[in-house]
Amino acid sequence: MCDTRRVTATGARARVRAELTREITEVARRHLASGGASALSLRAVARELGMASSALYRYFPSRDDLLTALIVDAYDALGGAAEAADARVAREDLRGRWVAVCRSAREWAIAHPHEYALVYGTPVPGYAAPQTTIGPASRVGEVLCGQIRDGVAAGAIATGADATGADATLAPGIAERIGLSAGTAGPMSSLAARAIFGWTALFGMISFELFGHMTNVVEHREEFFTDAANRVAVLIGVP
Amino acid sequence: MCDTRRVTATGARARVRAELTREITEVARRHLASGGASALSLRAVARELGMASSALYRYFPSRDDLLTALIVDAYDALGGAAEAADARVAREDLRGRWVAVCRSAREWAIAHPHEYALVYGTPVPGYAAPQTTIGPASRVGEVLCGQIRDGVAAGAIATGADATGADATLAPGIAERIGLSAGTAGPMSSLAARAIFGWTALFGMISFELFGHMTNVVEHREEFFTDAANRVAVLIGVP
DNA sequence: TGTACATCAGTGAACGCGCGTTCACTGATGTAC
DNA sequence: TGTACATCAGTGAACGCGCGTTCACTGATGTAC
Repeated sequence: MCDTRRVTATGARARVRAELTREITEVARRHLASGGASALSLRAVARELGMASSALYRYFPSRDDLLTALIVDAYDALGGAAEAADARVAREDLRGRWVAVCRSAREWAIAHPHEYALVYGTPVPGYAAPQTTIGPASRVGEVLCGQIRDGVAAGAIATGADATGADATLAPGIAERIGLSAGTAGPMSSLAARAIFGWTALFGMISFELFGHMTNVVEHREEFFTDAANRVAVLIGVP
Repeated sequence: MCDTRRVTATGARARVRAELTREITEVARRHLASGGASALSLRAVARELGMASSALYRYFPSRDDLLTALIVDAYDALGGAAEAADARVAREDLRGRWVAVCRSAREWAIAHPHEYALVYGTPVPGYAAPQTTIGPASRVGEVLCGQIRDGVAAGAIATGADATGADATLAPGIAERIGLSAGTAGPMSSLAARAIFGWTALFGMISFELFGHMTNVVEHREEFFTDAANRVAVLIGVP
């Protein structure tokens, strides 16, 4: 069939193209690891690949688009690691799942410090992340929220009363959006506030460690972090 | 007297020198605010000051030294703000002091986002902070530890038992160094671990907010942060 | 107080480098009849 | 199956830019007798 021929033909070209695109981002990722985002240079990447720098423009319309690809990849890799860590623990072991996901985020960050910095560090000056990054960016949060939802559904996590007025600080609808209010405005969003607090605190610790602020302060960082993840779990109410 | 003449004379030159040094760092600070650390350029600073770029080398032996000056200034400004906030609250109001210092750190960060990023954001690639920065860097931590020390001295903060084994995660001697073990190894260092956890969690939240990760998640960030500071205080045991 | 000398601030040209992006082009690969 | 044509990947030169740092230099300011 004509259609078959056309498909395999364009498919072949597309496959080569996809492969080279992958190679470019891979080299770019490696360059990121030595000099940071602002030192990432199209010319240097092209040089390493043995092509003219102008050839890269067939694959990425500009440097910023290459950066976007790296950001999306980083969010996806981190999100995938978190999802895998969650899946490895028995569903009913809520605390185990929580700590496992927290630890997997830290481990991924330590294994890929520059990619982590790209998404959770200082924003790249002059770069504005496009909408494409929003989905991948929320994967880890999704996993943690899913755990809390499971806990609430099983009756293991109390929704709690909002004694501190934290409800009102959240963005409108965010509790519903992350599934932590079961569709009703009410005390459950207090749980949402606690969850968001826990999430920021944990990523804050990862950043602190990665950016060198634990030097001479915390020695056994993995244990310290695991301990902190447990403290945060207690605070949120994960049993 | 000869000595008097000499002193005023060199004093005059020194004063002019100090003034220009101040002006250079001030312009550099402003440039930092539009493009980040890696976009900070000696030539651009010199241009704005109306001098030859080579003239800056009379004041800073290299770009890195200018960066170091900015880092030290940032730590000092943040530390000064924290100390002032602490001093404004009655000594015995421990919770008030704690929250005031946390809030002052956040406020300073929001008022000086690029200086904050310079010290708490992604490390500048290729730049290694010299020893000079260590002292200024620990001023905020000093203030918070001082509060906890006051609370322990007044019997208001329990040193607590080390149920989680967090002691062992800290750097050797750190509890003594920050004054939270009263010179004896023991359960008090559990308090040190909690304090360090609180400290990293709070700065983590500031970074999260500043680096844009609270967009569409938290709406009233000041209230959210204040709430979080209180939660952390509870966790540490500040009454 | 006046003069010879030393110190210091600031200049401007130059070195050598790298960057993102554009553009007209050459071949190779795939498409349609 | 074979041929004319269109699409696409990749080239290499060029544009225009900015950077950190060095160096020999000119004046001005301060110092010592």
